[in-house]
Amino acid sequence: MEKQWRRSMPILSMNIVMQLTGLTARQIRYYEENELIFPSRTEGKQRMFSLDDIDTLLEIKDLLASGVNIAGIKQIFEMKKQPAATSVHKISDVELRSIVKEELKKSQLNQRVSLRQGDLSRFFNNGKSY
Amino acid sequence: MEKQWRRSMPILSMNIVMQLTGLTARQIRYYEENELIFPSRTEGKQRMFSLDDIDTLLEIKDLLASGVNIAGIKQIFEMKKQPAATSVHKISDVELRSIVKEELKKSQLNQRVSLRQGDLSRFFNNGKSY
DNA sequence: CAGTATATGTCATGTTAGCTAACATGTCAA
DNA sequence: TTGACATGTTAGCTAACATGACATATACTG
Repeated sequence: MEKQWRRSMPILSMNIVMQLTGLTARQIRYYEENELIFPSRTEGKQRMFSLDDIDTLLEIKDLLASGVNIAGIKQIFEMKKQPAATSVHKISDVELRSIVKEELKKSQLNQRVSLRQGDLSRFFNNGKSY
Repeated sequence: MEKQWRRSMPILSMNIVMQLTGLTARQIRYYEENELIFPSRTEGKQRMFSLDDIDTLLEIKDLLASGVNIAGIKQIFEMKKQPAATSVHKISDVELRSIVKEELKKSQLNQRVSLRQGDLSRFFNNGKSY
């Protein structure tokens, strides 16, 4: 695909980007400050944007309008790059079963019941046995 | 996989979930209110949580701690279900090229140049012709 | 060079998100 | 029935987010 270099090529000045996106310079700088976009610079430090930058800015605009904050947008962008990332430390079955069991024991000692007995017995005894 | 029904089974009371997640009841209710979790209810309207709910709650806790707000979390959760969603209205090459061309024309008329001439000529003329 | 556009930094601000506290009422297992 | 636990609701706090608004300095372009 020879279009790609075109889309990532820095050709647009601040002025045009503002018109194209409807964002203020302040906003655009703010997003760069927060590492959502990475425009390149001229030798005089002026920002030059690519078509990809425009897309990103429009996406940022959308997400902000729908209530997502900068931190959220950053997360979302990262998620798009590594769809398999975001490894959440899920409680393993084993781990949690022992916690629950422990809690159940305590509850019984304290004459309190915080767990639904019916569900619990099904939880522990139904299906395969361990 | 016969484990799945176990993970989605509502067996945990508010009390335990609070201890397991370190969240207050108020927080948990707040997240339900914002449709991040959907615990089932007893006949007496009391919430009963599943292991999946615990996972979700822990993920919410993580994301909130990292600065993502509720709206962002909701987006992220939706994104996990439909990884191909989030159709962003990208500016098409054609579309944008004409905008840029138009802008360039105006700029020249106004004796102003908002685009970098060198880059522009490369942008329009390099590579394949249209 | 003159004039406009941009950079950077700081101060200020409105809004609101996320939460706590507090209540009165209702639920639950023994 | 009892006493711990949950519930929905209301009211209010606080901190921070995203921008606006300036001021000053530097960069462009004709």
